[in-house]
Amino acid sequence: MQNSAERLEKMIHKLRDHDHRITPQRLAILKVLAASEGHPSVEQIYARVKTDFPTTSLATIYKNVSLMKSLGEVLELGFSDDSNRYDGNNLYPHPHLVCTHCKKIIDPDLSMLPGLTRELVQETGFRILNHRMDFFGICPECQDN
Amino acid sequence: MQNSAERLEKMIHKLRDHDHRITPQRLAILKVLAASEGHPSVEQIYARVKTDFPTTSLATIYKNVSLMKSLGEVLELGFSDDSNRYDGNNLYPHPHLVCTHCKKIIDPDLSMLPGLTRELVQETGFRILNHRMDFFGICPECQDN
DNA sequence: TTGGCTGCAAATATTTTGCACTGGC
DNA sequence: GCCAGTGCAAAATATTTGCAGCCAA
Repeated sequence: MQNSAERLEKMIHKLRDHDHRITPQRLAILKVLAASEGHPSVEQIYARVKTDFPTTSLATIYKNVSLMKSLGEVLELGFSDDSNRYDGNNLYPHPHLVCTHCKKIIDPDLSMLPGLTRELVQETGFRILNHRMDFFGICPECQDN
Repeated sequence: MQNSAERLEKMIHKLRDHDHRITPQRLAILKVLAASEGHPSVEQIYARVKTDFPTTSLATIYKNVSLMKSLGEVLELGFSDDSNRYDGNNLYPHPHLVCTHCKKIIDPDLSMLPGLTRELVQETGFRILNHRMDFFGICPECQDN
């Protein structure tokens, strides 16, 4: 997790390095991705960008998220039940904790995770390159309803 | 992982207990789910059922998989890159260890997993209902190539 | 100036739903 | 015989693509 202005800078540089243009709509999308508050879906990015650029189309969001994904500047969280969610702030695999009621997604700290991976390596001999770890449940707020 | 005939029996009982009928198409779908070889997708179940019942429709597969899901007799794996995959043989969430080279999938034992879940509950106050945990890497055999 | 980008619409893919008919019980 | 289940088609959802006009570089 880093500061969102830094992430934005890095994204812009990456685009320039690959000869992509910085349009106002693209910049607005980048800003949402750089912050990635609540791990936005395409639809949520769309809604936020629309407040500044009302004529923006969903296709533009898809195209830009896709582009950033292909440049390795966005992590696709791989949730299929809903529409997909994205993280442009934390590019490395990390556990997610999803409230199935209010759809909020938290990034928990799990001190035991490195130990778990170590156990897995010792048991199987695999070289682990990547993982996906998501827990689903009800958050404290939604438990009161 | 249990024997597929036992699973089939249990599924049929569950259906009867809930006043659902055992139609030939439904039985054919149950058999595929009870075996769950290769973690079939809806499309794959459809293909297999069609060899015995060529008039079967995709909607019927969806309806039945949905029904068994709601009865807690199939696990939706949530591999979102493709279409969804199902496991009617091992009903409880379990980690997958996928070799990205030879595509083999192992179900590892992780003694630290319950502790990890406990840590998560203590840290966040969530009521955990489910999880999804998949590791991707290279298996020992493929590391020699 | 110009080719990449946007925005609209149409296409595609996946899953769900409506409804008349069929067949398990 | 009753009504849940099936199969067809149409609808809903999510994402991609084609293309004319626009604008960042």
